[in-house]
Amino acid sequence: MPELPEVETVRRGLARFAVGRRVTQVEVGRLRTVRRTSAQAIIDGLTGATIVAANRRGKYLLLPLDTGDEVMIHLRMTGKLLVSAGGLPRPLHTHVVMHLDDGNEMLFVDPRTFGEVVVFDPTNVAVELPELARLGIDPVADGLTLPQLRHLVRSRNRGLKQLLLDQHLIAGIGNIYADEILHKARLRPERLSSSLAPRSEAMLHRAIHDVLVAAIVSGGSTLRDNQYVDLFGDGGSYQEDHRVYGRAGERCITCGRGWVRRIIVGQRSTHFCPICQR
DNA sequence: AACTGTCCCTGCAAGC
DNA sequence: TGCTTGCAGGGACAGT
Repeated sequence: MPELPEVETVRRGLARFAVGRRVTQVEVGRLRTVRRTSAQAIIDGLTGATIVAANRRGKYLLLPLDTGDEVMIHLRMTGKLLVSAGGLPRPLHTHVVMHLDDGNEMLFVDPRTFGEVVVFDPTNVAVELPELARLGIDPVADGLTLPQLRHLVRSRNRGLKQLLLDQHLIAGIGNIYADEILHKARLRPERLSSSLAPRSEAMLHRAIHDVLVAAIVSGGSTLRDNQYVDLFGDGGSYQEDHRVYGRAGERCITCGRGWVRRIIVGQRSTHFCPICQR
């Protein structure tokens, strides 16, 4: 499940292997992947354009072009970007292919087709990609300060997990990292944000930063379903450091006393240790 | 502001 | 063995 650390890992790969490349040809397979605009808009917007940077905001990959337009790629659940030599057989569910001027191909592969590819005009982002315009603070790209977090937490009265997952507030945290962050901060997922002592706010702030940075260093999390891989098809290793996610029923590694529980919060599976998280 | 429910889609696993 | 059902989940959106 690509969240901030996985998307950041892909971004770093793109910075090395896509930036500076000109797109010589574009193929669009499934129209659902380009549903926001059209196949023709993707082909016209990309063909002949050079990728000049690789950016990220939350879970959105943003590739500015020398034409002034920008490519937005969202992997959602099962989207992958892969770079490989041209002319090779393509994986099942390859929906968009960008031929690059170095002979490589960049493939957008996505079995569940929740992901999307858009070419948009960044000066008109509020109209063309309203969700992107409304995105909250990215803890890694923008930096989330303790006073900013304090304000977010104190000005709402929601469960902490819901707050962490709200992309309009903090951008990039998904289900896995929300659980890992709250475990590290020793706070329960359903705990109301406005109820935190200053010390807990500081722990949450630190945990957001530490968990995301550690996960980026490990190249993200690749679960058993192997859904997330980097540009070259390699998985990350942060799943080995998960303390609660996917460990329901196991003894808590942190305290050695509690048993990790799995509950449903806001329709999402949620994992925590009832002994160390309060 | 905040809650709930719904939808989108496929692959895999569990249950019969 | 072969079917059906349920689940996974990011995020927009509608309704309350």
